[in-house]
Amino acid sequence: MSKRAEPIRSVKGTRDLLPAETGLWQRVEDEARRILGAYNFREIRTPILEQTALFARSVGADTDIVTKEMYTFEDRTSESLTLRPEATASVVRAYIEHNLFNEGGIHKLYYIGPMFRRERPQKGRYRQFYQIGAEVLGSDHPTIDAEFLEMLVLFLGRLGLREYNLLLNSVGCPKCRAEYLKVLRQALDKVKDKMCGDCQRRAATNPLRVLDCKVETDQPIIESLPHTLDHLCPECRQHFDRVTGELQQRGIPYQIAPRLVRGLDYYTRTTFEMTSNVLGAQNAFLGGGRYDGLSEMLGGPPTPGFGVAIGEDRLILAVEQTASLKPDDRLDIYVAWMGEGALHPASQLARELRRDGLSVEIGYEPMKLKKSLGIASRLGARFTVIIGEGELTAGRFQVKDMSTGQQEEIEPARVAAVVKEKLQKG
RNA sequence: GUGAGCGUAGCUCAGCUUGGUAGAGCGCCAGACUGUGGAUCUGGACGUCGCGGGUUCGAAUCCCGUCGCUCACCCCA
Repeated sequence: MSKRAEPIRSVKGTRDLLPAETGLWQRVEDEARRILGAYNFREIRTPILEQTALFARSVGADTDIVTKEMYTFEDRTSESLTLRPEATASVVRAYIEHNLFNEGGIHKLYYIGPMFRRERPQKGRYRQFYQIGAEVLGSDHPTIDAEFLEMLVLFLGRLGLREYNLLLNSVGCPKCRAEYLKVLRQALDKVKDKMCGDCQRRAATNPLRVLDCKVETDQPIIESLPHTLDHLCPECRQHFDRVTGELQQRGIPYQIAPRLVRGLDYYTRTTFEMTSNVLGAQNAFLGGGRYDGLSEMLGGPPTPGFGVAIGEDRLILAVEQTASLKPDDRLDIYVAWMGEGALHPASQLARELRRDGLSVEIGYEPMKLKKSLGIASRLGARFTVIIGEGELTAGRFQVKDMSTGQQEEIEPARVAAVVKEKLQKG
């Protein structure tokens, strides 16, 4: 006897989504496509593999994502490639590469797919995770920001999600941000000695991050720090006021979150995040904002943009816990047959039912009826068609409603129609 | 990268403190019920106790190492 080989397992931070879960994923994605379609977004599919420089230039060379979280490697010609850690950069790259801006107007694009970041896994965080993202390119009108957020609210409603918060902020444009950073640094110089070690470090390296600190004892100090909102230039201020004004008109509740600074370099003006308290420490299940300078950073023409990335893994976590969204993955019909002579008629019936669009399972070897019904029951079949000697000679099959136990004799040609009618009613 | 908790049957877990040769529930298979499932009862199969080493007459249990998972920090979806 040879020794059992060591089983190979999935890579750390990646996971298999088994049929028990994929039904819900499909439901969520179907709802997403539906609502995005309603707002005239069109799907774009970009490669998972991109040149490393794309992310260094867009996400930011000094961000955590780029410095320590990317899956980067050299291919055989020593070109540096990276598994995308996010997709906004890819979408804008494609927009520029295919000269979509020449078509004029605005472009509304969405994508669904996996992203990769090499972080330590924890609840709601995986090395391969999925995002549903949408981008509007070609306008900086505040109505776009508001309408986009309205769409997200509608989407979450369709999923049955009610418990979440919309957090909103503006980080300004490069002009007012430079001004703000100056003020922030001055304020930090006075108080940083009293803050946690991390904040003292951030005060020097990335002062905006201090606002994001979650250490309890730092909170009063953070409250007292100047806000980006109080240091916006007149244009940015007006833009933000228009966004909040339109949100109110649309009846969308939001909270101003002066501390909400997003971790990617390309954000300008509006930033937002939605959080849920059922998610554990990683409570943000979607986030995004405006990125008016990104196109130029990537060598394209000046093109304002606005987008969201929805963390599908986290969204589904929230849906599972707070919503009653159920995938419809039950089996319509199980075909139970007895005696070798019944195999052919049973297979033929199954084929016809399937051609009619019903989901059908059939046993592949003779079984006692009792066993067949047990299998049908376990599969969640709504109906079982019973075909034995008696049925064959009578030319009528037994159709059993598995929820009531009632059954009736129906001629083979009418089974599909009868079952469909019952499914409609039930 | 740092820290903590946890790895025992297909699943959820008990047993570990006080070492004595492995258990429960659920699930699965069969029968009661030879063409009628979900309920009940009876019986059955299933374990390198994560892996390696040490201590010991004896280790799931104590010690060391290692791998894995989970949660948290950092940061983000």
